[in-house]
This record gives sequence, structure tokens and C-alpha cells, in this order.
Amino acid sequence: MDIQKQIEILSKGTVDVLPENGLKEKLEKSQKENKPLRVKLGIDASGPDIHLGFAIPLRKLRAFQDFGHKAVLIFGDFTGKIGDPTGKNKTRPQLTDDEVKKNLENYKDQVFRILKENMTEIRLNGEWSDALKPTDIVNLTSKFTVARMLERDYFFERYKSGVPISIHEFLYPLFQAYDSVAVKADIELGGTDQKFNLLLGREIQEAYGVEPQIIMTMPLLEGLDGTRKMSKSYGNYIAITESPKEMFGKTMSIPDGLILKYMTLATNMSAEEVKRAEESLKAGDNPRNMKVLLAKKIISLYHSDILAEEAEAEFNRIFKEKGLPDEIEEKSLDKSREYKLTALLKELNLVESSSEASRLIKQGGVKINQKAVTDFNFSYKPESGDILQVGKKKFVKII
RNA sequence: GGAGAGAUUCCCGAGCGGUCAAAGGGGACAGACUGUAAAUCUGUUGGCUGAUGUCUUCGAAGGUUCAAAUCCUUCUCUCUCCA
Repeated sequence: MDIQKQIEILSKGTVDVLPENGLKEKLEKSQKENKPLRVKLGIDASGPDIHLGFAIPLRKLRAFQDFGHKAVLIFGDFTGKIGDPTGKNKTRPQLTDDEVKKNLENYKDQVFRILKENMTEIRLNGEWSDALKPTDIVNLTSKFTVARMLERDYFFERYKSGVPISIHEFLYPLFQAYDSVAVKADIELGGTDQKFNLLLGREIQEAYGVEPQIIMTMPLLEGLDGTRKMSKSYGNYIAITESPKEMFGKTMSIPDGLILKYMTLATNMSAEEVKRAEESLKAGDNPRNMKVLLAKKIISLYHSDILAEEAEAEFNRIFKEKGLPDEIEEKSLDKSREYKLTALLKELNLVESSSEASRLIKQGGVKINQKAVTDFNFSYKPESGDILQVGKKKFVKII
């Protein structure tokens, strides 16, 4: 395929491609030398789930693979240990080697739902970072200045408002940049929040005599709350491994204003399809219908069309018709005795404490066989097939 | 090294000897409404207890007091300014 066309496809949906002509040069060089480009993407080693937000650069990475390039995934076991770059008060717990290994296995499984395994190189950055000696580290830190580090909005804000910044946090971008040196990245992908770090990668590469990478940033996807970016720590995400049912429900809970953005960023929908959705929204079509479409597209991407249809039916049954879900967790109880309902709900993990249970009962949030329980002193005698329900989402079937 | 300020429940933040399980906001949860949401309204938001009640909580450890989130001592951590 000719290069102009490739550029068009690869830069689709990106915010920045820097420097401007760089992508073209890299692609031309790659073609001329018949050598695939090394396209880098970093993954944080701490958490277990890949979500739709992170899937955006991952899918971009896949697009590069489709043109024959190499995906270089950097698994941040070392940078993960440096600490918590989100500046929360709790220091991120040090990951043990076992945890790192476990998370890695877990990630592989998820990543290869999107990437081609045979064109992917997974590297742990501890491999080279752990080997750096103090002199090497001092040398690395000498390549950049405090003033410039403080320019980064994220540090600037905190500095201005008196939120602590530890010295080690300054190291984080430096080590990430050094990764680019170590793997000789031609291109690095990331969210727009990574722009600073990615650009730093270019400078550090140059300082180490490596050809600087092109950086490509992609929009951040807002999470389910509609305001903050989708992230593990906010718990507002849809993981790509989630069940169709969960994906559907979560998608339906996003604010209307995000429908088109999700369609563009989180699905395979073409520009025309998105356009069509936009028009029918403008024409006054119920946004709910567009969300259903969106939810099904997401499920099709990570599961299948059939499961998408099923998820929709299930969702309608529970929420539209206020019925019961298809599959309910089953628990067996001793039918010969009576249970104190509050204690039982706690035992079944439907609530966290019996106080919470009595609160919910008072509020009419606890139902047995779809009938609200009002007496928080209720003594319950189980029968096979009974359905206990807490709120709208939690169900247990007694067997 | 010196001088100040501060650490409160999930988060932000008020409280500055009893009326404090601790105002207010955010978030979360539940109910109503709905298009599933959002917005709005109502309620809840430490544990145990049928309830009156009781136990544990205000950075940590000690102390003063009939009584401490509030006073004192030491410690830990953070911020600001000066060097």
C-alpha cells in the first residue's frame, strides 16, 4: 500500500503526531530498508485489567502490525516500583516478583485479544533499568532540568498548590524515556496525557545517540462517570475481558454526550456509521437506541455478535421490564431453619455489614421474590427457588 | 540548620474540653421519576444490637481531666518561608 494511504490510516484518531513529517520519513525508511518499525507502548505493571481506554493505543498498535511493523510492549515492572505517579497519598505498594509475573501472564492473555502475538515483543523494563548503576542514573538525570520538569502541568499544578512531589517522581518520566533508548523505539504511542513523557523520550534518545522516536498521542476516553478519564484507580472503566452482560450495562450508563466519542474511539465503527448515528441523534431519535448500538458494537469487538444480541435481551429483561437476570448466582441454605435477614444478607456478601442491610431494608432496597421487605427484623425461612435481591443489580437464588 | 503552618471518618473540609460517630460539600448506595442514564427530589453513608444501648474511630505513642478530635509531652509525616 502506498505510504500516503498508510499515513492516513495510521494517523486516524490521533491527536498529535510529532514531528509532523516524521511518520512519513520513518515509513519510507522502513520500506526502503525493508525493516519493520519498532512501535513502543508502555503498560503499567500494577493492575490486572485492560480497559477500553487503554485499548485505544493498543488497537492503534495493531494497525501498525497490520502494515508489518513490530509492536514493542514495555511492561513497566521497574517503573511500577518507582511509585505512584498519580500523586495520591498512598505510596504504591512495591510489587513482588511473583505479582509482576502473575500480572504479566494476565496481561498477555488480554493483550493478544487485540495484538498479533507473533509480531509482538514484550519486554520488562527492569531488564535494563535494574542494571543501571548510580553513575548511570546520575548521568541520565543530567540530561534534563528541574525547570523543564516542573513545566509539566501535572507537576506544576501540584507544586503550585503545595501537594507533595517526591524526587523519585521526577525519575519516572526519565526512566520511561530511557526505555525508548533501550528498545530503540521508532515510534511511541500513548494517551494525550503522556505527551510530555513521550517527547522526553525523543530528547533522551538523542542524548544517547539513538535516532529519536516519533510520538503519536491518542485521545483519552472518559470513563463511565463522563468526566474523569477511564482508569483503574477511579473504577470507572469497562475491561475488555468483562462479560457481555457487564459491558452492556456499563455502556448503557455512560452519559449521552459521550456516545459518539465512544463510537469513534472504542469500536470499529466507520466514520460513516458514526456520522449516521450523529444524524439520527440530531433528528431526535432516542439516545438510548444509539447506546444500545454502541454497546453491541463493543461486545462484538471483544466477544461476538451473538453474545451482543443476548446481552441486549438480558438487559431489557432486567431494567426495562424490571425482571430477573438470566443467570443468578445460586447459594444453598438450610431450609429447616429461619435466618435473620440482615445477618443472612451479610453472609451471602450482598451487603458489607448487617447495619447496612437494615438500612437498605428501611429504604425498600431489599426484595424477596420481587417483593420489598420492610421489617428489618425480618426472620426469613428459605425455600428453594427464592430470589433475594439487593438494589437493582444484586441477586442471589436460593437452592 | 532556622522560623512558621498543618495531619479529622471513602475524598475535600468544619470542629478547638462536655450538647461529637463528629457540620458542609463531593463520591457512593437506596427510593421516586425516566429512555438505562444524566438532571431533579427524598433518604442513607463506623461496627454490633429487636430497640433504648454499647464498643471502636479524628497521624502515632504516652499524659492531664469526672470528661479529650479538642489541653500537654514526645515521635512520624507534609507544606510554606529563610539559608
